[in-house]
Amino acid sequence: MEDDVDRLIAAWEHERPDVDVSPMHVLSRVTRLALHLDRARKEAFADHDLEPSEFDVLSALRRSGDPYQLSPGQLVHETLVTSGTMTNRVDRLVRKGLVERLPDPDDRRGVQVRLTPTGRAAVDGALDALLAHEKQLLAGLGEREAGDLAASLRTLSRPFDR
Amino acid sequence: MEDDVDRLIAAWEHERPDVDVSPMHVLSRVTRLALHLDRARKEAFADHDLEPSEFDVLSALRRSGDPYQLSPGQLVHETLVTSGTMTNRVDRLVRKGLVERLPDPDDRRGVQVRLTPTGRAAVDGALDALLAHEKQLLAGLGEREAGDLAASLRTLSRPFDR
DNA sequence: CCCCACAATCTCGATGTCAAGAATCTTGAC
DNA sequence: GTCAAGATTCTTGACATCGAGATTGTGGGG
Repeated sequence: MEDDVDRLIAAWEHERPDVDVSPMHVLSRVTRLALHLDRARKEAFADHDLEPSEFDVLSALRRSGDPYQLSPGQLVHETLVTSGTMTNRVDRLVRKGLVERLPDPDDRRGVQVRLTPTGRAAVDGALDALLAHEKQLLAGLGEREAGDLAASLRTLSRPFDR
Repeated sequence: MEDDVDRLIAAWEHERPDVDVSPMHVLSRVTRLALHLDRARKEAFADHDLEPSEFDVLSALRRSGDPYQLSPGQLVHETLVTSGTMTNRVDRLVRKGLVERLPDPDDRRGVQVRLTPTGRAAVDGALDALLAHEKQLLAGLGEREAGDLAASLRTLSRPFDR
């Protein structure tokens, strides 16, 4: 039942017996798992011609509800990237015809990014594929265990939520 | 006790009541937490003039034990990046004087990357700073809860560990 | 009414990563 | 021995991201 992180920690304990590396049991696993999850998402989206980073933008628009439009600033806040990155992502999605840029009627500095019908179909399809895959990954955990896991992760995330 | 992910999920349930988005309770939190952790690591390393990606390489060498040297291929395997990325990282660390490239005596194609004394001091100092910071983050969790969390994460990671 | 601090978005340059392929060397089958 | 197949490392080109600053517009105090 030993995994890569257990080996990594054992090596540290041998080389640096003076420090307590036990936080790695949790935090190293979070980091490594996230890396693997991102790659898995990439595969799950491949059939839909979407990158995970593109899905992040589309999904923020989709779950905001009708009329499926947000400002670039709101998208930046939702997706945890910088404004320069968001400009680039929106450009790409516009080229693909999945979103469109509209002038903000109330603020001439502003812009609204809106999901096109094609974009909405893409994100809905990709979501189904993603969840099907994620359900597989979680199959090894009982309902109780998954709930406890989520609760602990929420506790850990709290210092970062704003 | 509601967090960003709870809001995100509630929005999905409103917009896509036909699908079960509960896997996000776990997996979205893992992804978002990893993002925050990477930024926190960046801050923790700033005093030591190291990027998280550089620390990853140095720490792999450090915990491999005396004589603190590995081949680029072994480093690729340890750090979950591609060979092109590793060439680039090693170049940077050589420029900083933290590692050196030596010819492999047994295989003339091969190279060994070895930690310099400066590099060893850097990685040891950075590790102390990192663990001090990580300990803070985990302070909100009891010992029991942290153990359960690590165990669940290990279960989730299993499909990816080769 | 004007001005200035602030806000929203985009531009630009630097950098890190990946993917694919080139260059070099090793190994085992014959 | 020789050669083909594989292993190892590096190179190259494309691209996404970040961070800082430029651009344009807003809104309240004098």
